[in-house]
Amino acid sequence: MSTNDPAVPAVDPTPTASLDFVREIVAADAAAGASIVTRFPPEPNGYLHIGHAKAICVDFGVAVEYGGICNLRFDDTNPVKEDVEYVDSIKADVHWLGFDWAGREFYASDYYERLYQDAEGLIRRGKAYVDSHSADEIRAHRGTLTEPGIDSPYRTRGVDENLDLFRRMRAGEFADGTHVLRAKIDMASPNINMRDPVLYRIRHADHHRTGNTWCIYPMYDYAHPLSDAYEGVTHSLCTLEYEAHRPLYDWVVRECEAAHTPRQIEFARLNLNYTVMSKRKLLQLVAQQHVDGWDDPRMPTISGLRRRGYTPESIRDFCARVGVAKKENVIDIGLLEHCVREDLNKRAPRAMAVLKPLKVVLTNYPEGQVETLAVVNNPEDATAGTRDVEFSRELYIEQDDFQEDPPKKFFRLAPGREVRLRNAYLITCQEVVKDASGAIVELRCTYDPATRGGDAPDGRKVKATLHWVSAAHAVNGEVRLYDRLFTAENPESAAEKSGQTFLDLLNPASLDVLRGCKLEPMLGTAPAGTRVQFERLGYFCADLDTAPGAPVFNRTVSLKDTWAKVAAREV
RNA sequence: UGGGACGUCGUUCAACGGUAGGACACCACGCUCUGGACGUGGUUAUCGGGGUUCGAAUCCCUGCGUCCCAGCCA
Repeated sequence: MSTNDPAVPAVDPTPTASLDFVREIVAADAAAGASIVTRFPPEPNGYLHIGHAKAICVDFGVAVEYGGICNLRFDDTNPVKEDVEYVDSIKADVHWLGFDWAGREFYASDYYERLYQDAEGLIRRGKAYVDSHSADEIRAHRGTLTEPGIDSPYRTRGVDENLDLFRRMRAGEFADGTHVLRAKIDMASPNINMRDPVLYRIRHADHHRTGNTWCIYPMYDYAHPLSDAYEGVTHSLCTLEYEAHRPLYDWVVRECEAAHTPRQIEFARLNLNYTVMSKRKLLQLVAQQHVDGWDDPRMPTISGLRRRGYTPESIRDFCARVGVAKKENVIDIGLLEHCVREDLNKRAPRAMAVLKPLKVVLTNYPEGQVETLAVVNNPEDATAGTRDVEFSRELYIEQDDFQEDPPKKFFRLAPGREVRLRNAYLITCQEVVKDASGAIVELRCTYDPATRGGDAPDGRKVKATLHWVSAAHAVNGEVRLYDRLFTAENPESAAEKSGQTFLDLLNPASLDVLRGCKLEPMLGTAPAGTRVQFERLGYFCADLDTAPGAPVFNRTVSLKDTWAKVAAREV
């Protein structure tokens, strides 16, 4: 069986026929002789999600396709929000996805001293000043979208005073919020990001890597372009919301007289329907226990998808299919599901599992007899071989596979009707046994001994094939069925329109735990991470909670279900 | 309202002045010991209005719509 180990499949280094706009740029630069350096720059303040997977595939993918390298750089410039737990999870997730940063693991915090020195350089050249306004005062002076800002009275401080103040900021002489270092650009710029943006702020806080050696921390807009420059990044790929920051990015690189000039290129982030993607909201789901942790299989996090049973290959395929462009997009979750199905169809061995058992007694089958049937492990993979499955007089089938009064398009078992038990025999339902309340508790059927293996020698056909499991041999297990986490395609906007919060739109049926499921014996000892197709039901993955003899499986995704569609239409 | 960006099938990505194409979804049919997979066929799109051109999704003008920016977050 295939498992969840981080075995890393090779990434296809061949670019696709028609290049996206980012690759067009990179290809042209590479053709002109540039050696390509990109970077994936997460802030360690949360777990990675499927949106990051797209960024990772682009950042690392572009690098490998053009013979370059991609750095993993943690943008850890805000100590109050960041934590090592997150850096560890991020590294694990990137690696699991199949990418390797070859030891090029960097941190913005590695550059604190250098960044500081460059800031002093800015001050010396009259390009930055210490502003002693409060945050409120700075905001009040910034102007609005339509009105220009007003110069701070501290804007004209001399170089020596600025240098002295900045050094004392570093030395810890001032309380949080009393001073900031600002770039001296243009308070009247129509681009608000250029109205003397803050470069450094005072934060007497421990940093997860530098401890208490610093009490001033650089802002993203200052640290990011310089980190790129220091690392020799050629193409700094990021999402659309940074487009308006690009003039500032370029300003910082230029005014700090960096030895290398990286280029920022923005593309549209990935959005998925029926979920939320912002780190803040995901954190909220975890903190308020609406889900069972960052790796809850309903979460769009990489760790959640992994626990759910998604393969790294399917996620990479998904990212390749959604493409790279500048248009805002919302991808249908169905595409992600299609990608796992396609991958798992070829790779996942089959097994039989009955989720909602209905007992079947074969009245003409000898009591105490057990037959061993050879069953194909994966019809899509000839190398997968066969396994032995026990068959006996008492079996379980799926409750959904029987109807006493079947509608016209229902092909499965019904009174008097003959169907095939997968890989076993043709059986005919003779009698329905009910309890006092009228509920169906057992079916009494006959089997045709001449149909062993599932084929009728007289060539007669049946319209349905059911999965089953031998009652005496089955192992009891728990199966967790997942559905979309939210009931609205776009939980944020739907909540806004109806005056609710996104939490009000959580799908109450997103998790359905089934106990007393009857599983084929081999499933009782499958290690966590084992992926398998339960025939006719879907792809499942042994959960972290699984234990020998007490298996727990997560449904990764159901099989496409034409009958469900037909049945829904009839209603 | 200032600035920046974006508008192509239901969704998403292509077409780079020369037949609007792929994928997912959807519909029909075929095949099938998984109502799965697979195969075949099909429906549906260039935001509006002007212009340039033999020819415009593509270039120009104009209108409309959507998104982003007023953190000492990233």
